[in-house]
Amino acid sequence: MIRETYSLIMENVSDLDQIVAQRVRELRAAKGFTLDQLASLSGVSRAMISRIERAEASATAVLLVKLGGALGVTLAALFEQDEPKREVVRRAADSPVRVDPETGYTRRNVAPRGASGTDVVEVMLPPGARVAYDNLVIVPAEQFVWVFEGVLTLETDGLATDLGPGDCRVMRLDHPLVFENRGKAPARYAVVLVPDGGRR
DNA sequence: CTACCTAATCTTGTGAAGCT
DNA sequence: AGCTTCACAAGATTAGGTAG
Repeated sequence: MIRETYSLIMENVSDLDQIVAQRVRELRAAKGFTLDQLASLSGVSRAMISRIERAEASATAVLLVKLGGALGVTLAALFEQDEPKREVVRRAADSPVRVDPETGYTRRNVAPRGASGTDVVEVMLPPGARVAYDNLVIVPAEQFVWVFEGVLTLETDGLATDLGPGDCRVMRLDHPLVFENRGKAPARYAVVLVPDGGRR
């Protein structure tokens, strides 16, 4: 299962950079933001945004969350091409998958996004990996984290919680949040993100 | 084998110049 | 005005060498 997932990932990584580049450019244009405006809103330098939009840089997840927050979308939405089609079934081979260059963690957009704007993402966090979302402009949403394999440590408001296989935690996305795998095996889990007020 | 140091490399950032 | 490209800097990471 894990091996199959990773083989799919490596085929999609370069395409994902292209998709992210296109999505950031489209969303920025839709908002009418200049590079300078988006840079000041997101805290990411305009040169870096320009590189991401031209797919010259493979941005880290933290960087993309900052951009997504400033653009009013979730991280998963940056991996989706154009407006979501009304898919009923999404095959694993068709799922956008991205490897974070900083931590090596992978995320796969499992489900086609529904009318509510809900995102369903499968994440593989390598042993020792840590992803911190601090001081970000977060999209108002409720997030469910459901662990399948390994042990995931979730830290918010200075409180760390270990989640094992089958455990699920719900939280608001309006506080700094840390995902960490302190174990020796990869942690695989699902994130279901439900934005406030339905579709954005 | 482990710890430490150093150099090289990579990522991200800023500022400036030039192009459209 | 807005964007791209370049030079350069700072910080983090990685690789290689050395000593205990």
